[in-house]
Parts: sequence; structure tokens; C-alpha cells
Amino acid sequence: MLQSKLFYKTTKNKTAGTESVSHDLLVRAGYVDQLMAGVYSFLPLGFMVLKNIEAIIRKNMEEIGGQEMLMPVLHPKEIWQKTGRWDALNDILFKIKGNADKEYVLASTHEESMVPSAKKIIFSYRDLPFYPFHIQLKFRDELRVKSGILRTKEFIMKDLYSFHVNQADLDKYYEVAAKAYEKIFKEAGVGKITYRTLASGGSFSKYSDEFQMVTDIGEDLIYICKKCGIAINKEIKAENPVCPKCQGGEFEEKKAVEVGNIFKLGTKFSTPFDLKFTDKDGHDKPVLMGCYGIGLGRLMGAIVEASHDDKGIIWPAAVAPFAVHLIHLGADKKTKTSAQKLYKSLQENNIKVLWDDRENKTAGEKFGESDLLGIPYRIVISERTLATNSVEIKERGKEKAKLVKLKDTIKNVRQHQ
RNA sequence: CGGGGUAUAGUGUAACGGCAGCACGAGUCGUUUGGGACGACUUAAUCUCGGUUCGAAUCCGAGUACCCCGACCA
Repeated sequence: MLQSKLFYKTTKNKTAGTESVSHDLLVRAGYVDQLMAGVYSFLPLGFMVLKNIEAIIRKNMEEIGGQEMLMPVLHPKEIWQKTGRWDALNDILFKIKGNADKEYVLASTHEESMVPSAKKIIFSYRDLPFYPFHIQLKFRDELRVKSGILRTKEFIMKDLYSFHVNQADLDKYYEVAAKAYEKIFKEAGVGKITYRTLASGGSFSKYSDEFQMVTDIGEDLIYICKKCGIAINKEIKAENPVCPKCQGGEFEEKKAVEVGNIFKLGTKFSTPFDLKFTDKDGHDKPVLMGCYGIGLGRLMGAIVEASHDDKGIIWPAAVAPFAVHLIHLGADKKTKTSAQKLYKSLQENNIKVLWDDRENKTAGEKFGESDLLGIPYRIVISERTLATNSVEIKERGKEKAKLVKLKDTIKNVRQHQ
């Protein structure tokens, strides 16, 4: 991608009226654009990051048997009345009216549309288990939006729903899903600061597991067990003075943001929709369900909260919009030609590269913007480096740059990927 | 929804009740090119409605929007 053609604009000025770092940086660096409170566009750069996050999630869901599908956002009122959530979620549900005053819901989650589909597919124990998932927009009229893309009224979420013949099968799969979640956060570059956290199950069950990323802007307080590394949410800490996993008692208190949550739904939704199956013994039994969510935009914001410095964002390689930020300095033809060649060569080797091909920009401007954008590798090519047939490679977030022979550039970048 | 704050060019900020200015950005031309260049010219703003006043960006009232704190959530 040529930077001169990229649909974005950065600014040196701090975004007015923003408190959180991710909000400020993502706006300033041209990743997102706010349309109103809690509603954002993902500009090309931001969309690239979002798609990278999505790809990691999709891959891991498919690895545990997930089948991706797409569900409607526009729901009829009746299915929400059936589960009681037309009233229960009244505060956050967007209810809209169509022709002839017919009422609809902009879906805030998708059990209500998933279960009716399952009812047409699942009849026998032979039809179970199933693990459909989807990645799409959901709407919640949050009473208060917060911190840029960390809490919004419209957000992209992955939800996987699992259907089981009995509790043992649900319990087993729940652990499989939890492992997949740990893998997702690890692959997204935040595994070391994201903790599986025992939390309240809300209206679904006694307990659920949250995945909490430690950052100062976090809204939740979690207690991390120093012995085994799992955590407990403050909301249920009083009930669990010792670690429920290893019985250890020493905790470290941290602020964290919830980037994922998994629930055992049990029969919460199969009962109202009368979703049942015929078991081996010939009797009808209710299907047991689990649900497993991750907010993609929130994860993106949380990553920025956890990974930045005073100059800008520092993307983990797996989610970065580009692997390499190529910068040429100086106006001489030879430098630009060499940069052009390197750009082509990187592309031919399937290394995602953003080339700052702009003229009339000083080194300072290019470097400053590069730091703000946060692409993992910065490659500088200039008269100075070309004097030794080299380029300069610097990792974002590290102080030192190194000179690498031009012909070894690709190899060098590869090694670090 | 309760509480607090803010509202001026694209962005960030000034202006005692008396000529709306500065910086960045953007545009044209020229000169520049290793950490946020230089010169010349240009572009563009007082949230809305009402009130007070000779006169309102400024004071008052209402509305709206945004940010922050609380309850809730991915």
C-alpha cells in the first residue's frame, strides 16, 4: 500500500475531550473515526487490524468445530418476548418500528435467532453436538458509552453457540472453548496479560469465565492467583477467599478489561423455545447450550491500551495492519528507485508493506508518523544506507536500529515474523 | 438514567461585553530532505433557539452534542 494513496490522516494534536489513550491514539493515527458517541467507523487501517483479529478468532473457532454462519440483525419482537428479554433487556435494547407500527429489535445478541434455527435441525441425539458461530454487528443502547471503541452502542462480536446432549458434554466442550480462547489472546499478542477469570454467571448460571486483559483503564478489578495464574473477579471474590483451582491464597489485585466471556447457558434458551432432542432411550430431553463471546473492537482498543508508548501505538505483529513500514529519505532518484524495488520485492514475498512514498516530508515527519501508526518493522532506505548497500531495520518499541544488507532484507524480516 | 464538565476554521487552542486571532493541517509556487523543514501567497470557525445590551464568542435561560464519574455490559 502506498501511503500517499491511503485513506487516512494523522494529527499531532491530541484528540480533544478524550481521556483514554486508545481513543486518542486510534483517532489521531487514523484508525477509527467517530460518528457519534459510541459509534465509530473503522477506516482502512483500523479495518485491517479488525480483520486480522477476526482471522485469528475464526481460525480458532474452526479448530474446535465451529461453523461460521450469518444471522439477521433485524429481529421480530415475538422471539424476544418469548425469552422474556423484550422486557428484561429493555434498557439496552434498540426497539424500532416499521410499517404499520410493527415492532422489531436490533439484535443485542443472538440466542433468540439461533435457537429457532437449531429447532429445525436438531431432533435426535445423533444431531448433537453442534457449534455454529458468527462474527457480526450487535447493538446495545448502553446507558453510558466509554473510552472510544472499548464500549460502544454498535460493535462487532464473535459469538459461538454450542448444543449438547448432557451436562458432561457441555462441561467438556466449555473447557475446550476456554483453551481456544487462551490461544486466541496468545496469538493476538496479549496472552501474557490476559487472564481466565472466574466471574458471576449473571442471569445464566452461577459462574462464568471472563477473559480479562490487565490494563489501567480496565473497569473490572480482578485477583490473580500468584500460584496458578488464573484470576477471580472482584464481584465473587468474597465467596472464594482461596483460589478455586489450586487452593492457593495469595492474590495480586489488578484492573482489567473484559475482552471475552464464556457461559454455560444450560436450558435457559432451549426451554422457552422448546428445543429438545430424542435421546437413545427414546425420551425427549432439553438441549443444553453454551455461548462464547468476544468483542472484536474492544479487543482492538484494549490492545492499544496495553501496548503503546508516548509516541504512539505498538501493534503486536499478528494484528498489525502491515508488517513493514518502508520509508525512504531524501529526494534523490536512486533512493526512490531502490525503495520502489524493495517495496515490490516485499509484496512479492507476501510481506504486508506500507510505503511512505510521499515527497516533501521531512525525516522527522515520516518517523513521527511511523511511530504513531505502530507498524512492527520500520525499514529506512536512504543515501546513507545505500552507501553500504544496506537498509536500516528498526522494531517499533525498541530503541536500536540495525543495518542490514539490501539483499538480506526479506530474509531478515521473515526471521522475525 | 443520576451527577460533574465542555462546546470557536479539518485538528488543537486564544480573545475585559467593543476589529474573531494563533499554531497545525490543507492548496499553489519555489527551496529543502536522517527525528515533526524554510519563504511567499491562499483556504477555513464562534453548536441551536431565545433573552439582556447601543453592542454578545463572552452574561442569562432552554435545548442539543461530546467527555468524565456511578449502576450494567463484550
